[in-house]
Amino acid sequence: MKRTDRKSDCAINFALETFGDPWSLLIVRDIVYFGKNTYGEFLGSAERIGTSVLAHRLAVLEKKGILSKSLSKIDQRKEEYHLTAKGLDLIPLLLDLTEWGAAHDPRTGASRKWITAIRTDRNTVIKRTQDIVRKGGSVLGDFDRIVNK
Amino acid sequence: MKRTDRKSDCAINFALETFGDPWSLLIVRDIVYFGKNTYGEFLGSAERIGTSVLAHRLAVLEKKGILSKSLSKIDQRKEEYHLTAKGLDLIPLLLDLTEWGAAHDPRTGASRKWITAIRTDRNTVIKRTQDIVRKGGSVLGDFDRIVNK
DNA sequence: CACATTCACTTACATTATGAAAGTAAGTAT
DNA sequence: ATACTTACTTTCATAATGTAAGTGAATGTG
Repeated sequence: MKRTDRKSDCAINFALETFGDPWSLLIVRDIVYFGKNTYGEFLGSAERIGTSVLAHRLAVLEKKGILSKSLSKIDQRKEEYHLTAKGLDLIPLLLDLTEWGAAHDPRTGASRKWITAIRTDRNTVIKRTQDIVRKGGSVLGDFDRIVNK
Repeated sequence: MKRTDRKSDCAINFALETFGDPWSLLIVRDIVYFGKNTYGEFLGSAERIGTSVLAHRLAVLEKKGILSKSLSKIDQRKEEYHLTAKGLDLIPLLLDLTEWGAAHDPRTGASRKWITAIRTDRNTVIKRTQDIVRKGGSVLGDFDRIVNK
């Protein structure tokens, strides 16, 4: 059986069948946290996703309505990937992953300030992050606009 | 490279390397939502995990400190799997997966009442669910104690 | 304009993970 | 004593990932 075949109507199973592979959420993270938007930028990330896997994941995420793809106006070789509304709805989940990882990884790279912010002002951080990312920004690129405003 | 080799110090990557496969969170869901605790019960779930995959995932989740394993006092053939503190910390994430799945799956099986509860009283639902599961209960088995109290 | 480079992929192939089925050993029910 | 249940292991086919080497179109450079 393929991993994408629908196995039940459980909401959690639906979510995992959409992005529950080892790479999809790292691509979403690249967009949300690092402001990456192109194939080459995703390829360059620390986790070193393989080129064939990346192409496949991008195609699937676009087909499932998490990402939208459009040609760059500046450089016609480049495709730009952005989060759809469905994709922006993954931001709360990303924050939970961040919180869990930071709490349980003794050598986490997450900043104290960010962890505190998502713990104490979760709803505000979610809304601001979604607004920023919708406009093409990112957590690291617009940190002050999300945390210190 | 094995999928379990550490690829970066990103908190999200750490989390995904711990439980970011297609099955781990379904096992956690079985415990949290359905109160399942044994190999046979996990095997019986709707998504039909394969027996060899289940054995492997349980071993890895135990090794990574998400699950603890102990012999049943009543029936010595049975091993019982329970969430550790680290595993109970996954409950917020499970709720987000539920919310996302219910919001974007047109034929979701999630109940309206539950979705409303986790949307409006997230922190309370998290705490109560953790308390209940810590004591061996589950969302479906103790619904009223979590939602209507 | 010619040419090298960049970019988003595709293709090919080895390795790892999953899917499905059939065992096995120990504990329990009769 | 015997049959059954339970938690696995083993085996083998298929699917997904890891790695490297292309390919064709757009862009930068002289």
